[in-house]
Amino acid sequence: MKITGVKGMNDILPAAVGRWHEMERLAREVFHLYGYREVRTPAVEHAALFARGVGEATDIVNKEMYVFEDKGEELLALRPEGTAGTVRAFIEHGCHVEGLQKWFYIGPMFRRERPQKGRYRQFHQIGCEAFGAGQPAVDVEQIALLADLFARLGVTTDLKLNSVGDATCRPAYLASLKGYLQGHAGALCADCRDRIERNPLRVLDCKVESCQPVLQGAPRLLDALCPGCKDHLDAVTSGLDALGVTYRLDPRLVRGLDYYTRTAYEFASDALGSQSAVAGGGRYDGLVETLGGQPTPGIGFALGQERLALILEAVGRAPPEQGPAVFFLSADEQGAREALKRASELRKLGIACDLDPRGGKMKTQFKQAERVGARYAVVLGGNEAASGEAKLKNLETREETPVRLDDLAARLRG
RNA sequence: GUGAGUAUAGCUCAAUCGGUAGAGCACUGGACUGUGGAUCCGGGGGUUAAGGGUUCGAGCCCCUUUACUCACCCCA
Repeated sequence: MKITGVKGMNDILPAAVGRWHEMERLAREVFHLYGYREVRTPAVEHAALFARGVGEATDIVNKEMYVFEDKGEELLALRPEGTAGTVRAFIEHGCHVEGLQKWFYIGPMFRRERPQKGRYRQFHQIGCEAFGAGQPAVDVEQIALLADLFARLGVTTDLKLNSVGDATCRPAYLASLKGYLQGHAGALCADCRDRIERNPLRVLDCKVESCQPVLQGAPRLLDALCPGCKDHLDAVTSGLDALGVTYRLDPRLVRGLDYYTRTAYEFASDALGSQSAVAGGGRYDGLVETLGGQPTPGIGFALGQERLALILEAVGRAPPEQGPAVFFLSADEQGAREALKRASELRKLGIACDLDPRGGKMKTQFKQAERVGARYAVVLGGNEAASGEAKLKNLETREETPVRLDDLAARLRG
């Protein structure tokens, strides 16, 4: 039986890893510009954390989470998302006493779903959380941060924005929505009839043609917002306007996790196929308290790295791999020894170089030099070892110029 | 979990009516004894996803299984 990779868990080979470095480098840079600091938390948490934080009834927890018993002692889970663990760490280390905390993380998440384009069982997210400020200015700053990151990546996205209300207005709205949907259940598709009880907000997002007339007449959450939520939303939109961030208010935008309150947003790209969301986020003012911490407002987003990689691929953004400055070719035994010695010297000086330990034909060695992306090549043999003189060949222009081996470092730096 | 599609060399794909499995790329050897990308000649590579059936004969037809892909549900 051949051993293969696990379904939905992918290898990222060296040829593709440049894109990942690029997005992570830019993300760290942008987070730094906006005052976010990196946090690293484990990929494994107690299963109960997600049940309580994300929501027992959500698909993510009740059908997609990898749960296992650790030697019969406790129930653990591979994290299906990043917020719950980050909040757990925030509470556990008493970070609420330190005022506003802006954190970001980069790492793998796990959900046991059927894989498809842009959806995998191990996937990677770049996410952030801002704890301790309920002001709409935080929402604005965070959305602008994401827009900034996409701009730097050269990626165009559509931003959808909505408010999902809070504890004062959402329950009443949900009740009236449920009532309305139950009254029109006969005109809805089978999926929607199921969703009425389980996840009524999702019904609003149904794409089935026959459901549309009912949805047109449904009560709108935006109309049912309490004054606090309404003011918050107005402040967010005017803040985005002031910063020149373009968005579209989408009353049908729903977030799948239970903990969201007020602001919900999503960045989508048409380069992605069916799973078009590349990043999604929102406010969760009750979550810290739900997980046992002091009441602390929070807001965060998660960005799917695989999805971003797909977009970068589609728009043809592939940063070139950084090859070594010089590649040593050996013409004979003496040259091979000289190559090893010179490479060692350059590496100690911080200059990347490489050589072909297999020796052999010039043609093969030149191909290897080309393959690793070296900028220059130097052929070494007995003559060069003895005289200390060689030719420095520019692999792009194929021009050769004489060089003293002792001057190599200076030449490559210049 | 549901539905559809696909499965032939490392990669991308051919193979007529069912008649002994081929090309390009890649790798590798040579033409070229110390200078690559062009050209030419050669070489290695395959249980045609697996198992069963029909047939004189199956890559091709039928059945089962598996894997992958896309979509639904849901989400990054």
